[in-house]
Amino acid sequence: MPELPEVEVVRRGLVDHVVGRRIEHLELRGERVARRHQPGPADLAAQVAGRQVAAAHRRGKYLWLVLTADEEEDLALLIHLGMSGQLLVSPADAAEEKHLRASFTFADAGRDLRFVDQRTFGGLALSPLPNAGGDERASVPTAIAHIAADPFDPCFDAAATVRRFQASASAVKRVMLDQRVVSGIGNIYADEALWRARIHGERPSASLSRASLAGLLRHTKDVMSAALAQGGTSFDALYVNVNGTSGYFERSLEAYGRAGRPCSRCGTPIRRVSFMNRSSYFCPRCQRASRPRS
DNA sequence: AATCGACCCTGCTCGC
DNA sequence: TGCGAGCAGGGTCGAT
Repeated sequence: MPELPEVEVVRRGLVDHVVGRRIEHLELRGERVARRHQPGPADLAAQVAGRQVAAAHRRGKYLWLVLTADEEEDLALLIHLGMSGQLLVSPADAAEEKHLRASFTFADAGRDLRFVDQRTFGGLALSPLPNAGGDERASVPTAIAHIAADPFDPCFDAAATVRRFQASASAVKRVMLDQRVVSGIGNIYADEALWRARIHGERPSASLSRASLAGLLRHTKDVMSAALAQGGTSFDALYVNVNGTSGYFERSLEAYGRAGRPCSRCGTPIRRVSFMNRSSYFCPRCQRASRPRS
């Protein structure tokens, strides 16, 4: 479920509730939650135990905890929430969630951190952190080196990203969702940004002007900023993330999930079409697939 | 090299 | 009431 704004809310929750604590034990349920960690779940749990959580970072939809230990290299514990992952901060005696996949206890005997994930597309993995001691903000775990900067990253290069869009033979929405080009955008915010920019998602990316693409990227950042501002309001101290949804932002959506309801700009009913095995929502009047013929 | 569909899961809703 | 189809905001992999 979560896209960049929701993952950022989770990251902030980790900063508040987990950073600075020492992990005592990690219990993993099943193989699948650690499937991206090649040595397997037992190795992951063993390496994590006893380490201090020094920081919580994010790139796009990926989160990682920087784990430190005396005389050892820093290590990144990567967390991806997939479609349905949640991180919960729970009292140790709280009832076990139905889809609990991982549970951390801490040396301070405070509240536990739990990873709950119904659809199991999420998971945990360990990854080295390159150039430790260098610029920490630029240090991204090697396992996600292929993930591009997101629009909030100081490293994000809008002009270079526009060039990538212009060089692609694919539909512009497909490029927006390609995490190697720009990260953090998912189906909801892609549709919302396209609506704001009045661009049809199936238009060839390369057919759009540099100015249109730059505008689209600005809209993408703007809509995610607005969602983040509202997602923060739904924060509950008991949870690192409340429910994986966009908090109160759902009521602000202009296109996504609004099939048949009037476009707030022109009144034309929003259309839903199938695209990339998903759904796309758009205004057929404001967002033309091709220039109307005269 | 770039592109695109298949696939990985569980649970809910809808129509028959 | 039961049952299958379709759908859900993720990423990766293999075939072209």
